[in-house]
Amino acid sequence: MYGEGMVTAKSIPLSQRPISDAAASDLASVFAALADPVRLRLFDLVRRAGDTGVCSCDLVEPLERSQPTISHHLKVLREAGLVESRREGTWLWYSVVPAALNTATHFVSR
Amino acid sequence: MYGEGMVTAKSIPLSQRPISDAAASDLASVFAALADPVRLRLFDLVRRAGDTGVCSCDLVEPLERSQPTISHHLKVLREAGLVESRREGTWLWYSVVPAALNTATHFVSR
DNA sequence: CGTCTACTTAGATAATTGTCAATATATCCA
DNA sequence: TGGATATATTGACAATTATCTAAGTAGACG
Repeated sequence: MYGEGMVTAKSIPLSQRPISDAAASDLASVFAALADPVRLRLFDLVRRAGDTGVCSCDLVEPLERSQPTISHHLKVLREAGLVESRREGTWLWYSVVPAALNTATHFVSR
Repeated sequence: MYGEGMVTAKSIPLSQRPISDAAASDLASVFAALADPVRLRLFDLVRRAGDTGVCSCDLVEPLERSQPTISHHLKVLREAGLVESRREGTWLWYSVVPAALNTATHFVSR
């Protein structure tokens, strides 16, 4: 049973404090944005396009999803702070937000 | 409309091939394992415990979830290849699988 | 103003997921 | 063998999500 005063293995010294709940939620939302195969490939394509960015009209065909589905995934990536868009006439050009993956990189690299 | 033969911005040169569907699914499953705040903190605690590892009995209280919930999340982390466990009597000690985050690290670090 | 094109929003649906209480399994020890 | 403790599984439920079609908005241009 897991009650008060139970004996446990007490295996963690915790000289350093563990990650906070808030920090964990922030980081988890970044990972969640990358946790879908379509969205991961989407982000990969946008990143490959560099500073110029890529028109979202060129992202529909390679990912074999409907245009609204791509639009939805781009919105998720945008709201996660991973990509940004600028308008060029009727087109939207997407590019990676620099340093968007900084905390994620820091976490996975110890 | 998005039909055949449409004119697009053709913004990606694709001298390098984009990530494959299979690779994206593999990577996405790793990110999915880290996409939950509780699981992220869980992984963080396990990793802090180093080679010795941590008894799962010590993971229930700090995460404020029921024992079955922690058990479930540990299973997800295990099946994602991020952690492993060894039995010590009635206890299970969890530790991080070395190099489990290698591909994820490579992806987020460009 | 209309019309074309690029994109977004709405609504629906099937599938997945995080959580818990209850129950089951496993290991140790007297 | 039987009781105590640690962990896993089951079953249920609410919430989220990935996807589509259909319809809406917005900019360019004649």
